[in-house]
Amino acid sequence: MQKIISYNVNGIRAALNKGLLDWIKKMKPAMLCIQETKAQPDQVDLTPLKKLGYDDYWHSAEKKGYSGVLILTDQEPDKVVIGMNTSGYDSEGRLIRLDFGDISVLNVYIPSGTTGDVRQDFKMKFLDDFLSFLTGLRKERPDLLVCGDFNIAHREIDIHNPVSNKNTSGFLPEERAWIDKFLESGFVDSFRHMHPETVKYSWWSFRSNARSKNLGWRLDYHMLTESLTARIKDAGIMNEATHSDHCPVWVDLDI
DNA sequence: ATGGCATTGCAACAATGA
Repeated sequence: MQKIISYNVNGIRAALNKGLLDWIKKMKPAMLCIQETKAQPDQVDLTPLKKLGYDDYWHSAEKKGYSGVLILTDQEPDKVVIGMNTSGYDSEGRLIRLDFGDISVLNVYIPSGTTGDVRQDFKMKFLDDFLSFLTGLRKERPDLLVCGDFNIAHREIDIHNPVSNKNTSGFLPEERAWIDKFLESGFVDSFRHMHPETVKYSWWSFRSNARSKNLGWRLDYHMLTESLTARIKDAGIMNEATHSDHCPVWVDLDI
């Protein structure tokens, strides 16, 4: 049984100052897929985790303090692939792939579109190109776990206020339709598969005490190719962890 | 429609985020 956690930490240095290290030691994930490190590797001291047997694999953005993903793993991968190898995306530090046997784990931070039309267009293009990228990858690596911050709430059950947010980036019809298309291409949303009716969120606005009122969105996912569905033991959302405006999401896999 | 709050870079507020 392998517990794999995905966590958008909103700045790993700030999260470490809020006790992220002790939390990792307590949770002991086999793998921790982090998004929004907002840091370069040389700005963070992970010695305590390395002493516990974790290796770290980074994809930082060129721009300091921006975006960035990181995987901590207690097992040595057979192969490491950084980025999508397509123009325009890899400078933003959004994707790491690690191969373990037949399974490839991809940690992705899908762009936000909340700052305006330019970035919303970029997000939609990223979504299309990412799905094409995955379709191509599956020809050689059919068994995938794609986890991370998708920056989209899929259905009405995944957001506290579906009506007032129907024109808000992150819950736009075309974004929700992309998740439909993504799933129809052969992926399973682990949390929703295990808990079809459960209302749980993974992100809350910092503003207006949204978290204490549980006014949230479910933006973070473990998507598995259907070939791995039977290996899902359970999946969940750890809304008690408060190092970030997101909370961790996890899946236990029989691998 | 607007603003609200937090992290980071860089040393003042600007950029970014959902």
